[in-house]
Amino acid sequence: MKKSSLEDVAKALGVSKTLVSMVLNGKATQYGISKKTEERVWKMVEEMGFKPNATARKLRTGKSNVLGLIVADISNPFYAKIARSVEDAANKKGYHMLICSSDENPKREADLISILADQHQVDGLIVSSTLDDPQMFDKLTLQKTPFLLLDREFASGLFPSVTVDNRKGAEMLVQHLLDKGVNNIGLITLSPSHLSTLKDRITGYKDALKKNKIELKDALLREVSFENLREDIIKEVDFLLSAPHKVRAIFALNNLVALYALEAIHHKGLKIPQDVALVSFDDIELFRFTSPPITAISQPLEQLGEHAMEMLFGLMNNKDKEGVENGTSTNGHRVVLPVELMVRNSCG
Amino acid sequence: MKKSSLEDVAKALGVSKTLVSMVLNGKATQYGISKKTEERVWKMVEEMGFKPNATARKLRTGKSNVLGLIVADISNPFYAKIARSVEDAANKKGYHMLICSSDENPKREADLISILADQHQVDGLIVSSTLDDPQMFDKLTLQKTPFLLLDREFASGLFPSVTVDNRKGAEMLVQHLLDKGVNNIGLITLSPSHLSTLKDRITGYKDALKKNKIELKDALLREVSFENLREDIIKEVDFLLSAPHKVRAIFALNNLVALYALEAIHHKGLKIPQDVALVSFDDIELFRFTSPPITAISQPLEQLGEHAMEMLFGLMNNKDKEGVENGTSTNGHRVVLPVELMVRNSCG
DNA sequence: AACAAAATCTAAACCGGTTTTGTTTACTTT
DNA sequence: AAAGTAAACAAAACCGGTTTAGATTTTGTT
Repeated sequence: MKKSSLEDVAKALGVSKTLVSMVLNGKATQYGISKKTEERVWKMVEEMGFKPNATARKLRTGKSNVLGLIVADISNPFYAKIARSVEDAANKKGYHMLICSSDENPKREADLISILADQHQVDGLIVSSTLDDPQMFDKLTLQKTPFLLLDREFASGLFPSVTVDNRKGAEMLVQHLLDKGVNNIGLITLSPSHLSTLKDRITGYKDALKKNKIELKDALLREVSFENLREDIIKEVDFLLSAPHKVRAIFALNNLVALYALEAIHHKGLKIPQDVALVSFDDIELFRFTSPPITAISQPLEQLGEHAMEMLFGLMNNKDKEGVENGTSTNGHRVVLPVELMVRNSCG
Repeated sequence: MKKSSLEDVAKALGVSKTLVSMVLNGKATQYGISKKTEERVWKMVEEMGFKPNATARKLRTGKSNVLGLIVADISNPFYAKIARSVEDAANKKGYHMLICSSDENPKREADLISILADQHQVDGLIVSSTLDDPQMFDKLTLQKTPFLLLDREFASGLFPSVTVDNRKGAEMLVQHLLDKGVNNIGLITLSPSHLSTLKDRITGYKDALKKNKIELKDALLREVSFENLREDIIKEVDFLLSAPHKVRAIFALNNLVALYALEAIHHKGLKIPQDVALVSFDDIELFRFTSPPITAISQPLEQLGEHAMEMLFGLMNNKDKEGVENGTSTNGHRVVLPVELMVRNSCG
């Protein structure tokens, strides 16, 4: 049983495929097709179970109703949740998602962008980029591929983006620790260290210290590598908790770091928050269930998805009009969403 | 800056697009194209940054290098991990994934299957199905769309599938409880109750009781609805823990149920495992971090993905040969992977 | 130098839709 | 009754590749 084509339907009715196509696209009236014929078409389409071939349609019209999403790792609950919210928002408009994981590998991400944009030519692209160099996105801009940076952006601020207030969030977290009387705070970030999220969080950390007139000790800012997370974190937790630093709190810059830090602390037989406090940027469900539950910055993941889609559709629709309108580029559109401090019991 | 096409490249070189196409597909030698010409083509392709249009290619060849994956919810860590392992296996063969969430909604899933198979015509489809009726899959079989059931299968066993030994896993879990001296065990399953995974796990529960000559009390098998999980679970946990049943352990049939049950138990001010034991089918990272860590059945998620891809590729390759070969249908291929009991501290 | 064979490359059809342009037929209008 | 005008539909071009069926050039042979 082969699938039936437009032509099959047309032949079965003794009409042209033009006519069938017009009916299916709701242009029957516009092209003066009689009500009677239109009904015959619909009936036959139903009867033969005809479904238009999206590939053929895409080739002619340039529209596939497929969007690309590139994240570091779809199995990380943070991105999984984002993906879901993006998917839901996309579905509402009749779109589906090609989802890819870059594994924080710039080469891989560049390849994925090219595959999705140049080869598959998705209608739009959402990237939580691990790239250092914005040239891929300059290229997308030139090619007029509608795209959007999600969660992470570039320093230039030249591209459309939907992000979260990382700087403010980090400051809130550190301020919370200071309010609890903890002021010797180690920070664990991770490579690739050029990511805007990480840089902004570190800035937030410094902001808080400065506002409270606390001296910044560079030795307390530790960086672990994404490829060697677990071991590196064990090492750094050890470093921070031993003399001479004897830190009283650890600020994990994302949920993965927090998780491994938690393990490392437990493994050393230390108690949270008695021996050391632990806070995390990125709240994940897990943190409500750990012992103790971990204080973290919660990001509005559903809103990230919704805003991203809204903006991306804006870009997609403006694509044609661009240049015809005025000089106001659709670039430069940026949304920064507020975050929330979830106070739990990991800070005493 | 518009993307360049095959024809652009051909014109720039003063050759036919046939030739360029052949070179790009590695058929230069086969079609007797001179080494010199071939090199000129590669150079120009590189220079012009030509990337073949996957849509046009798909229309002619029928191959898109895109696979579909339908799961209940990509934000559920269980499916997120599966998606990732499937993605990795697919990538290795040059494929990418269209990922959709059905939300355990049969209508939605049927729509998604049709969109992916009939409209987008993905090269292959992997479904963790929430459907009760196998007719959609009969249709796919007739249409010769290569597909595979993942995690959940149908009673008939007629479709290719990669699953996990749910029955045995549940039995192991219950046996573990019995070994610990806990023998009044409540079970919480969820709707839709026709899912093979849930049914098999319930059978496993019964197997264990039977082997240990323990009377099965139907009242201890509780079902909560997917749409109303949290509240239903609070209610059922309450029911099981109160007179007259006063259950000593709760067997949560998946990770979501376990999570909410854990919350409900904590909320009642009860201690695990002193007051009640808790075990879960589906191990998720979170269970290592809860207090206490939860004993669970761990499923080999990476292997699920790998086996799924291997089988799907087998089906995709046999598609053409089918009928030419012999009567041995590729249907009926089924893989059942073993599970592992992760003993932690939630059973005393 | 003539002709077959081999080597190299091209024109055109095709995939299945959408869109542009063209053609019938019936109906007015004068 | 001839000309003009809608109304209703169809033919053909197009999207950008791949593939089939030729076409042309080069080489080899006598």
